[in-house]
Amino acid sequence: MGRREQARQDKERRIREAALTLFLEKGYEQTTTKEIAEAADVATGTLFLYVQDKPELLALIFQERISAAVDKAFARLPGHRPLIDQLLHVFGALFDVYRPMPDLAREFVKAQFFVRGGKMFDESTRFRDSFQARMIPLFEAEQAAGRLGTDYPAPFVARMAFSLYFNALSAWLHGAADFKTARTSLLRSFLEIQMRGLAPVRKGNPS
Amino acid sequence: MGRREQARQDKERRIREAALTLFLEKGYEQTTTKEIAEAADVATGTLFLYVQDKPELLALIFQERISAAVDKAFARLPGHRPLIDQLLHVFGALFDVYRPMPDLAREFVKAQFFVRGGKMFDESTRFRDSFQARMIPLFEAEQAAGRLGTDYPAPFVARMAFSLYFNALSAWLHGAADFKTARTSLLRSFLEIQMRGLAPVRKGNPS
DNA sequence: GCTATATTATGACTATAGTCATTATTGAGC
DNA sequence: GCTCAATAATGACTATAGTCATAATATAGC
Repeated sequence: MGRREQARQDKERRIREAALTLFLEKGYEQTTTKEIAEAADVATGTLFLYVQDKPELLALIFQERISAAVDKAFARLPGHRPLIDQLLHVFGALFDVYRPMPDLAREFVKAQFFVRGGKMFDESTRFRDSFQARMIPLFEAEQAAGRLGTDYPAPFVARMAFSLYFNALSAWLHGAADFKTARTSLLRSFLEIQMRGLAPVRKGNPS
Repeated sequence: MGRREQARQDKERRIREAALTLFLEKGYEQTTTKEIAEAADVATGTLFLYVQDKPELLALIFQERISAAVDKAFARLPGHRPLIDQLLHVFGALFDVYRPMPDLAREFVKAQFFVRGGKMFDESTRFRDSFQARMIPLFEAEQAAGRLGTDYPAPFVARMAFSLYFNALSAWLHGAADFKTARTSLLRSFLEIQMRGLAPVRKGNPS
């Protein structure tokens, strides 16, 4: 690795750390990009060589944590437990990433959810695709085992589950539910209803 | 009504119309608040006496359409049809408000979904409360008729249904589904699964 | 109708995200 | 180790959302 690449990585780290520190200290809106640049010891313009805009600083902070959390969650998946517990295990890992910084998390989720185009969109899409690719087999296995109906394809079921997770998360981020309620009872209820609604039709039960 | 109030209403209308025209013509981001102020024939500062910030111009545009659509939808509710058709009727009316202006709708939904405090938050909250208040009786009636289980309270069921609507709407606004697919099949599938998951436990069927 | 007070309108101004022409640094080829 | 092309850094600058002290206007009391 040449000096170029080394310097680049070092600058990115400094920017990421400066952004996180200042965001936590003063809040996202109250922190200016100039302050971050100064704290990271780079010029204003340099900051925008590393991120396209301010929201992308949030991506810089969250993306690696989320990736790591998801990898770990799937590595430690309780495969012997019922599907719903596996789902709660994975989605719960995402909740735990956001838990220590709810205000930043809200800004991040907002930015992520509505991005259109740009680097952030690509990363977001890539993450979602890879996440779905790991979720789908869980549902397929459940279908194969006859514990889940086959009226709806596994990818559809996975997307709906993610939607329910997103709604539970949003309830917390909005203050409509506290963390524990959203992460456990709300999310669990949503998924229980979904799983029950997708249960296979009983043998000998018409239609 | 004195000259004050008359002038106020007239200015608000001019601002609303100017904002809509320009947003549709050039897009939300590409339209500056100064352009809107000029088109509405008021000073820059005046604009911000009528709205707190740029996103609130979207609220000005959508809120009355949404209110009217919801009132009409409930007035013409097909009460004799199955619950799911009633739900599709109401949520479909919301879809139809957004249909003619998907780009603006996306901006509006983004702004609404994540507001914290301010006039827009209050209006948004008030709308949601009144909307929920009209939805809840539909579910209560269904429970009373024994067609819906009582494990989960009606307000919870209503909130989950709204979440599912929101996800179907988002799928369209993101381009993950076209309008018709989102409004009919996606939304219907979501609600069907939910209703099936909430079906009452059959008599003589343990637990 | 006149004055005093409250309300509303104004636009120059401020704050800040993001740009871009200029300058500095790196590394490859010799 | 020198030259030069490619890449990266810089910070003055631009664009625009939103503010606020000042000016204009409406209403109430007399």
